[in-house]
Amino acid sequence: MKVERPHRPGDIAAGLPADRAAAIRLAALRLFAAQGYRATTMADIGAAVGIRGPSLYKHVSGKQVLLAEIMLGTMDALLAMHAEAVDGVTDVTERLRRAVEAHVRYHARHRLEAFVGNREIGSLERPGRVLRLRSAYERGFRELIERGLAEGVFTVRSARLASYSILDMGMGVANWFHDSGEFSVDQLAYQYGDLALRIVGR
Amino acid sequence: MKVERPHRPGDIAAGLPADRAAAIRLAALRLFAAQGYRATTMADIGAAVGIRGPSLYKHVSGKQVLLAEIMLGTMDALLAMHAEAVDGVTDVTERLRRAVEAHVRYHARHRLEAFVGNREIGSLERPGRVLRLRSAYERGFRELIERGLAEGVFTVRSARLASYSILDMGMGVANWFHDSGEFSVDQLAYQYGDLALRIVGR
DNA sequence: CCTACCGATCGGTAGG
DNA sequence: CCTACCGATCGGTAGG
Repeated sequence: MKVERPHRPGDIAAGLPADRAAAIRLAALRLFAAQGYRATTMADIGAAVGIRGPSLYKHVSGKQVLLAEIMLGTMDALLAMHAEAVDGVTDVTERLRRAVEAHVRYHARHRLEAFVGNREIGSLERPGRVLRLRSAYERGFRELIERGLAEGVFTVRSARLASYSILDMGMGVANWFHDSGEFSVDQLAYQYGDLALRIVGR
Repeated sequence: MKVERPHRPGDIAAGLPADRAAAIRLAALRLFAAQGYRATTMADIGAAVGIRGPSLYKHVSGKQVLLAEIMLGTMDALLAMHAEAVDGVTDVTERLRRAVEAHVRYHARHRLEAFVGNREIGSLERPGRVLRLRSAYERGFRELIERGLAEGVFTVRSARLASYSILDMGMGVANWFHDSGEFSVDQLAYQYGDLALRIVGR
């Protein structure tokens, strides 16, 4: 006689997972964000998709790989959004505005990814690649600000301080944004664009 | 016959600890910052002050209490610095400048405390008190900005967004500041004060 | 996809 | 301030 085990299709459907592996990655993301990487067990992740911990290894290769995939995927998405946002835009002020808007949009729409990405770098066994992508991302903003300084349209003492400030205030959005809050993602992106332009003196 | 165990006075003297308990708290702070709360063992903390893990319990009451003390001490210090910075200053622009300078100074001078305080809130068993202190601290900045708006000297769409931006960019300093870097703490505080005033439209 | 289990780790206590 | 140790936890493997 077959014993029915509840497979909770609701848990899986909630995040629109393409397949089992995607559902597992989504559950891991949520749990890493809520409890931290180290406090999350493979049994926790399994339970979130309706299976036991050891069964996860039929779909993913381990806990550390789940974290690495999340963090690399986050940086890839951020760099792609940045490139698309400034593509074809020549005016340096407009380029900065669009880059900041993309930055803020990502941190509002992908709060959990940004949150885990910023908190769990120390949990990565080989953080090198993620750190290089982060440096490249920051460099994009700094060079944009340096160009504005060279053209004489921005006025700021240090391009590095300005780029850090703008990136940090945008990252902070991931800490408090909620869809049901005072501002929509678009409104937020626009207002942060304004604040960033003020920082560089426009 | 007595076996000499190296007691490593250098490890203790390095951080100028007033007593054994203070040395333990400093070692815990450094290890929590470098490895994370959960990844740090009582044996690690003991080794940093030259004793075994179980011996720590003669001086401190446990790992969780060490974390709680660090985080409460951080918020107390931040609130005290803020109060002192704005004390007796009536002009709202000058009040904001001084508050931002104090904020940045703390995050540059107490990088580890700020780092642990921002990353390990989820590791606190009873985070209520720390969260209340954080809210009060943010509220101080928001009310300052609201006052500037009411007086007509600041121009910003949302006092909340402006306060989050200013606080987040100051907190970011803890992630990259080094004493041997391009700017001194004072230079950094002054420049961030400028950026904050630009954000509010001064 | 499961149960059983290995090997290792850890916070804290006992008792000197 | 130490060693010995308890009780609990956990990532991953074996073998079905």
